[in-house]
Amino acid sequence: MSHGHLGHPDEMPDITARQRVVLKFIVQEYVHRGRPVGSKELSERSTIGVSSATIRNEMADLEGAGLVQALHTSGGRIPTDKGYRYFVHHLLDEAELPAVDQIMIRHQFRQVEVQLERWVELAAAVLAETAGNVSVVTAPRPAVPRLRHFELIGLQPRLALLILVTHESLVRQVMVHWPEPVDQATLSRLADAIAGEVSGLTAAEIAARPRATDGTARFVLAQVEAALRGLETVGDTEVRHSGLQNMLAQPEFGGTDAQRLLDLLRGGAFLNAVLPQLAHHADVQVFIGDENPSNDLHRFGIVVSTYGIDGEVTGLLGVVGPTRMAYGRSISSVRYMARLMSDLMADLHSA
Amino acid sequence: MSHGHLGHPDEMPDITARQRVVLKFIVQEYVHRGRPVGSKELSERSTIGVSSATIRNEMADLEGAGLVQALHTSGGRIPTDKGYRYFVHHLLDEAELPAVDQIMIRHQFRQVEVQLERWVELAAAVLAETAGNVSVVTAPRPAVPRLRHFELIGLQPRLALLILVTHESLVRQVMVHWPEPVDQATLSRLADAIAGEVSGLTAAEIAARPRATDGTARFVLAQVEAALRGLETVGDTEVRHSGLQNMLAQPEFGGTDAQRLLDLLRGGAFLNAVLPQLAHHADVQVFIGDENPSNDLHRFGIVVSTYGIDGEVTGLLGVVGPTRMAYGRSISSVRYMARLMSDLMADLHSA
DNA sequence: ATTAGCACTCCGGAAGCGAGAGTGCTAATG
DNA sequence: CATTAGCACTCTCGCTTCCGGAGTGCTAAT
Repeated sequence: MSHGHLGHPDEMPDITARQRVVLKFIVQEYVHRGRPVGSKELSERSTIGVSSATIRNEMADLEGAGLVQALHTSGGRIPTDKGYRYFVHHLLDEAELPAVDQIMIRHQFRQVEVQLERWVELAAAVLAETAGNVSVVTAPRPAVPRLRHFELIGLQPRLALLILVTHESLVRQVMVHWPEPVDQATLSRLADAIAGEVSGLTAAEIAARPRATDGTARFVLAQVEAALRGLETVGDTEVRHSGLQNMLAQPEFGGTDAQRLLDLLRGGAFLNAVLPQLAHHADVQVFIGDENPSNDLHRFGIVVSTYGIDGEVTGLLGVVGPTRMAYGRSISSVRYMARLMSDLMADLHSA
Repeated sequence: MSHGHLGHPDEMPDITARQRVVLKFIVQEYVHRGRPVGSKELSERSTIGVSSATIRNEMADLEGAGLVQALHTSGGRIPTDKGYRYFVHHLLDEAELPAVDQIMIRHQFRQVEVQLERWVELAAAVLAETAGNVSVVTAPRPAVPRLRHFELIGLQPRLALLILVTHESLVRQVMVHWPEPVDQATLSRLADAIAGEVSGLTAAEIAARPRATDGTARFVLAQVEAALRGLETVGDTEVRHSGLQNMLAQPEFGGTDAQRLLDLLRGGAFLNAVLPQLAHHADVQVFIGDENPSNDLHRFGIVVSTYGIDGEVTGLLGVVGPTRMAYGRSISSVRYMARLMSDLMADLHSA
């Protein structure tokens, strides 16, 4: 039952089997109903079969171990961050995402199968839906993009569209302003002439090539290189999110918390906070409350995974919610979506 | 001072010059501070120079005309929807967007000038910022897209990327599954062979052409036509929004209203509600409270405009906020952004 | 080890209260 | 006749007070 991959490796306090049952019930019940769990409720609604007084003793122990806390003298117990952590590590019944959901999701992806640009958007929407939280997805990004193909399309005498396709099937378009007027025929000829030479190269390799003699060709190459390099820089990785409604619906997230999260997502601060934490892990990772790197995320729970093809293309995908969130369901969803997206990328890439 | 273009053409009640001053003050003050305006406050803080008792009489008249209302016996007055409408029609000092903002915006656009895909995103962000509300922008959509260029790039033996560029410089990429394996050389040859023939045509025109004899060519054409037709359908116009933080920050929009708006924006319901209203107007339009088509929008104010090139490419762009919003600033922002986006499109298109 | 019983604490909603703000009306004023 | 000072009235809002309910820890009995 121990899953070393889901997060912090800290050793957890030893507690008895019955205490584990109590903790598990508290977490599940609190996540579900949103209010603290009392000893009487637990005794009656669970199958534990001991009286509330016994539960109270167990709860006191759990509180001593720092796994639950009482907000007020008579308010029942809620899990601490550590309690959630213990739950995720040792108590979670890891189920696959229900087959119904899997089928539904695959069906939706089949609808937009031919539209690459929509995958990320759909992934975010689906993830938000199945996990019931705010989802966060970045577009797949090649580690070192290699040029597969490029094309020049004249828009105006001195303006053209440069479209490039990488080996990873990512398409990028930039506008190019020419120093002097160039017609479409010349553009096509240029593209054809150069394309073969630089196909399969990275930005760095293009830059390192012996210079082309022709001035225009050199200019084109410089543009291609710049565009390709643009794909390398993390700077423009945009975070797609979805499902904010889910979050606003949570009682504890009325106003300011939702705002704070939005601000984090917008400026890229979210990525910068989360990315460094998960470089080397392949599976789903969970950050709970104050385990989170950034102070601004202390009231949140995060479940993330990377997806893509080892060492070549990677994207990030996860859900964010209040600390009190359904980690089980989120983990299943994230894991499934990561696998699905990876498969999709692989199909594209394997050629 | 009368602006027929800003919305409903209904005749407005006749009120005295001083009542207009009072109404104007009430609207501005209420929009700014968010709480009802009393007679004493108005008498003291404005330059009107009459006593509170006089104001009270004027207010009573305004209430009789349905332009303001008192929430409670002693709560001061707030504008009614009709009051806002009168304000927007007759009382608004229409200023251009401040030069500082204009410069700042142009500067930001210059940063992403070469990246077409980012224009819409940036427009949404900027609009949310300058108007201080939720912004809503759709990507430009050609009325009848004409093919300018297309390209086939093999990803795998039986899988290729079809990239097409319309006359309006919109780029679309779809994946194409071949019935049988095709190599890149064949693809390029096919594309070259067909491109010239169908360049400049609409989907309908392509469909109407005499059939090509070659089976593969026919298949390619069918794909091109389908992709082009995909651009025609309104279905996939996605609404880009931004600035939800601004809205959450408003006291009256804590939870459910923001949720409702998000739901509207997500499903395309927003577009369906707003679009039919503004087909024939060129300038900015304003919908206030219950003037809005959809019931779900009754608590909102909407300022929208279309942008693009007459009859060829159009997009929509606007801001949504609580009924109590700064219409003046929103109108300036929307008008300016619509013009800017139109100019950008024109630059692309004029060739 | 478990549990019934009990005194204790604290939250949360209801009720009560007073200050403050704003109103409409009336009578006085220029 | 328009304006204004004065006044009695009303209503909100924030504050306190006051239980009922729920949950706890402790103790003594089983």
